[in-house]
Amino acid sequence: MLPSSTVENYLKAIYVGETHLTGGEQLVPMGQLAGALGIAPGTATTMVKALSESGLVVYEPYNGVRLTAAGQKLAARVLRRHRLIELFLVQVVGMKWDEVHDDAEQMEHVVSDRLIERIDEMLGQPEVDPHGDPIPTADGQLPHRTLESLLTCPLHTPVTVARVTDQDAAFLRFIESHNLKPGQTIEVEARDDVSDSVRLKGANNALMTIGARAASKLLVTG
Amino acid sequence: MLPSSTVENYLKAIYVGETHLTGGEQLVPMGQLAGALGIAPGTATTMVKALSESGLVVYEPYNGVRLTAAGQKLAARVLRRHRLIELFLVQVVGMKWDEVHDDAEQMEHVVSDRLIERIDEMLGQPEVDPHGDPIPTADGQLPHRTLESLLTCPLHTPVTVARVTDQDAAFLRFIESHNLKPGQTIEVEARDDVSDSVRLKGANNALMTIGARAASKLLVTG
DNA sequence: GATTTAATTTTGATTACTCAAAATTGACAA
DNA sequence: TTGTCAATTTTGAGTAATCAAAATTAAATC
Repeated sequence: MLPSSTVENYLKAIYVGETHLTGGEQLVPMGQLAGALGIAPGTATTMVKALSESGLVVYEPYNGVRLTAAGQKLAARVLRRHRLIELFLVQVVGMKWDEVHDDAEQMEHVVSDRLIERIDEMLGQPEVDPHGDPIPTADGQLPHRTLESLLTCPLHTPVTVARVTDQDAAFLRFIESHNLKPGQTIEVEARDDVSDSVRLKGANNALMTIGARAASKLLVTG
Repeated sequence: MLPSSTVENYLKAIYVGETHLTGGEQLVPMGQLAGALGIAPGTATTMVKALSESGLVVYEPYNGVRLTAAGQKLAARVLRRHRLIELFLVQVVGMKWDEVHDDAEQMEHVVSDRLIERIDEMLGQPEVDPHGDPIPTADGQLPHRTLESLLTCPLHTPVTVARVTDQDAAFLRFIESHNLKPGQTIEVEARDDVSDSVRLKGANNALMTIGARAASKLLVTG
């Protein structure tokens, strides 16, 4: 049986949740999953038990959930579709990068494999989407780059923005208007723990100060 | 409340059904509706009663159903989306005309107004889709051309294919392989009621014979 | 007018997904 | 060890959409 949009969304959320696990953690907590999907905790429990029955996840009561190989394959497929569609909407259709998330969120569940392959071909088998998020390969591998955030990269050294890990439209518009999109070169001038902020020099030598929370969402390469 | 995909499909089927009504008929019979949607007759009855409650249709028990102004507006919107998406997938994405129906069927319910407008713009406010089916305008008007079919057009007279009223992929491939797509010029050589067939001369003077049922699906202009 | 038939409606049930609120569990602190 | 608390699970209920099969209706035939 092919998975419903709902099931695909659960798997995707668990998949993304797993990549955010820190340290020795193995399982995505139910609360986090429910939060990510915007549903009541009890609903998540019920659904995850069903997914477990289908062999898509391993569920440990009170501890959390993780994907099986089968679940991971499906999740990677959905994420691949999402990111290819986002890039397509920006590159081919000419939409803005802060406009494409919701359309991709819907289209990822319904378009044919043929259309996805055609998009992949048109875009030349791209590796990242407009936000710099890596696109899983057709066989379900998620390429991993080790990137530093603006909170950890070296000071007074030119770095290139590689990834923006927040889909919020207002945030993306802020990034764009301040010339901080992936590909642009910037430099961290100073960090201040007390004021919880980071001071940057932008592409055009423009100086700006952003909060630490925002800075943590900007990933760069040396 | 925004209509579900299911509701949109019911409205679209009723809308299309209305355009097929012959003579003094006003209402789409429930059986025809259920058939078009591939659902059990009882399901159609239940759903249509609910649509009637919402003011989207007028339902006359045992007689059938028709759209209200509100229902018509929604239906035209869905049909517009469907046909714009089909044309987009052919013209921009480079899919074949026999491949796009299913994707359009799904996408019509989920893509944003912004994306549809962008598509409309990219295509230059087109009037017909790849099959020659008219695209409803943004304000819900369905342009109507009076076309003759190959069963009724004059003999031995060059005519241009304007519309193919069948979405079946095999049929569309047949049409394409015989150079009978919209825009191509052909001529009806003869009709034979006994053998239930029509004899044509194609673009390259190729002669062919097709059945009356197929011929009725090819609409032409003089 | 009575009867048959085909279309339609009604009935009863099922599946997938959801929530609110009550009950439970496990971990940590006292 | 016991109590507290937050996270989680369970319970009971609701919505939307569907089907199969029984009941009904309208129309057509006799």
